[in-house]
Amino acid sequence: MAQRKSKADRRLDLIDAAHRAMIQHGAEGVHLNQIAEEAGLTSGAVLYHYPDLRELLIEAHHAGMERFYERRMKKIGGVSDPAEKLIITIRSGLPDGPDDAGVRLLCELGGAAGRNRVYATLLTTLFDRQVSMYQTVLETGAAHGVFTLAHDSETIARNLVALEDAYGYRVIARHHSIDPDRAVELILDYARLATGNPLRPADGP
Amino acid sequence: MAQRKSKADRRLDLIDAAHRAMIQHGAEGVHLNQIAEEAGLTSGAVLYHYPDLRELLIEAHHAGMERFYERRMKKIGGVSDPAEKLIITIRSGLPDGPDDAGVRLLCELGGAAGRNRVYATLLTTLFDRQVSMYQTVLETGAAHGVFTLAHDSETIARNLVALEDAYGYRVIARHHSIDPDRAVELILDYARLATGNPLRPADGP
DNA sequence: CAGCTAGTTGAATCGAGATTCAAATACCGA
DNA sequence: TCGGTATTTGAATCTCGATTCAACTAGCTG
Repeated sequence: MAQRKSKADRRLDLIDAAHRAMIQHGAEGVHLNQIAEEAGLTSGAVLYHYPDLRELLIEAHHAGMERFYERRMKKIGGVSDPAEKLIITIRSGLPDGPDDAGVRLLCELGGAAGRNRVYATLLTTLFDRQVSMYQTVLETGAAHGVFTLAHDSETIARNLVALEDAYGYRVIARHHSIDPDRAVELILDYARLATGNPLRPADGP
Repeated sequence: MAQRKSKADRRLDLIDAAHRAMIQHGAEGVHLNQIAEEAGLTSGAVLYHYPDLRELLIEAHHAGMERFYERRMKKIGGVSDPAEKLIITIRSGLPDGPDDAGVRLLCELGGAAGRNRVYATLLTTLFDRQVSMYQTVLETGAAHGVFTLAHDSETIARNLVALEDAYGYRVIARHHSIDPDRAVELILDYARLATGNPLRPADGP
């Protein structure tokens, strides 16, 4: 028998298991047994904690987005130079590679959002939060005089998030000539025009 | 009994039915019976024409992409002024609204492409074709001296297609403040920087 | 108009996955 | 150590969609 765990702990495990299962089998094509197997449990145990599977899936998506967003905030947290910060922000929004679990899950949702209000809201909220994040970076840079914004910060921020999203899909689909580094360069080409800053990656200390 | 049709005609019907069914129930969550119902047939008849359901789904996606691309080419075909052509090209890449069937289907594939090589190839190919399309517009404008390209045409074209893609997803997810018109404006803001052209929509005759 | 063929139906069967639940068991507190 | 309880199992059952196929029929052909 699988190790017994407290309700709270097990629910966290299950969210993680659902995450993995959805990446393998699709956000909508995933089966209860697949989630149970990922968690090292039987289907009955999963139902014990989540009588309604949909609730688990939504929580898994929600947790995945929080994780994605928190990780980005953490990566850019320590950086003070606006140009460097913008570059790091861009990089942190792209998948590491075609198998990046966090981004894979986000991509799963794009289509479902057209049919499912909850998923649509989750994705829209994430988009808007990322836009705000970029706006902060852009306006700080403008206040310091290192960015000369070609448009209002919201417009630029939206376009940056949009580019990230789209190139994320390309990387996940294994585009032969768009890997994460290439994607960063493409987005930076826009960012340079929009900020008037050359945005050269700093060579380490 | 449903009207009898030739093999070829019926297959076209079924591709259309699969298209509609996938939009309602998801590219991967769709069921044989749902496709049969959309086509006004029974499941047996569908299997008669497509013993392997996957083949039908792939053909439906393929046809949807062809249609999407052909429609764009047709819309921009008659326009000769490069600036106007670019604006129309951008507009033609976005959904009419959240219920646009063509784009809905494309969005369904994004997630699946991470797991399915065939879908990944279809999407990648479409992306590259759209990039070529934009490159032609951009280079023609540059040759006429009305565009001053800030980067090579491939970079700009890729970014334009990426922006379209991403805002397509936003529209489909019913973002409260990004409708098709707003999306066009956002993309145009980038296009102006990249081409050095004010890109003002011509007021019709 | 008779016969043939291809397309379609509908009922039967099959199988996979969801759901239920009594029994088993690990862990906790007394 | 000994209940008591929360968690997990595993088998039984239920449900639904896929698959098969013999019978049926529309439309063509001679």
